Amino acid sequence: MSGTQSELTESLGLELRRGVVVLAALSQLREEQYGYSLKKSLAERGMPIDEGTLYPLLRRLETQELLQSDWRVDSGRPRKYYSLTTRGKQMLEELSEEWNRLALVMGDLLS
Amino acid sequence: MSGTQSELTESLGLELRRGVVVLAALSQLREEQYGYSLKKSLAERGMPIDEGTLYPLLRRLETQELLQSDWRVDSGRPRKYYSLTTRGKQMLEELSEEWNRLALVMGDLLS
DNA sequence: TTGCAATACTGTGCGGAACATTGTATAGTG
DNA sequence: CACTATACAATGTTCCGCACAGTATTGCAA
Repeated sequence: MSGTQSELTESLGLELRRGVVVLAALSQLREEQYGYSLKKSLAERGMPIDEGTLYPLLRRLETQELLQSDWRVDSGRPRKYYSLTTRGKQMLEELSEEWNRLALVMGDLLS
Repeated sequence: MSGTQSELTESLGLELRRGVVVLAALSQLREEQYGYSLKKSLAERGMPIDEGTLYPLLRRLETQELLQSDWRVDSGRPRKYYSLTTRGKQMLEELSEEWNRLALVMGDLLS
């Protein structure tokens, strides 16, 4: 069922973005946000993430103690706010560095 | 079982590199190479790939008609040389563009 | 001739993304 | 007022593909 070549392009494109999702999420959580707003802001900046990917991801990162969450009732509606833990901030820095390394390497490889 | 935090760092780092492996491989196959030499040259340039990842990957890309291969006996030892098909070259270009987009987006997110 | 490097392959297990679906609460529209 | 669209969150099921560890062969150096 491999399908057409544009499907292939798309799936490889997805794969390309796959690894970067965690870093993208962490980066935007430098300021507290709830899942839905995170989804929106990432999408606006050119990195759309499916809800079925994002919500489990947030829960996973919380399990790994990179994020902490609390329910809060802002404007009537209850929302689950996430923010970085200390460990999460550390991780964000390390992954950022790793990303920069990677970007350099890829720049080299593609040139 | 999650393990220490440095293990976590490493696994997230792996995940980060995961998606770019295909692109990295394709980029280096602009000139014909066999698997082992590809592994070496990628490692030298800062992108080590496990054999158990690379060889199945090459076979998969061949199945998807992005690569073609032939056995050749160079210096005594038989080697399986891979090179890009037309489709593979196209894919390389498309993924390169996608990568550039991604790099821009991430640069934005991380700033 | 023993042993290490080069070269390639594979099977199993596991993590996690995508897709689709469910559910509730609120805002907005006719 | 009833209706619907949107905000917001969760999950479970499927599928893909990496990592790890192991197998196997050949050539060369010690």
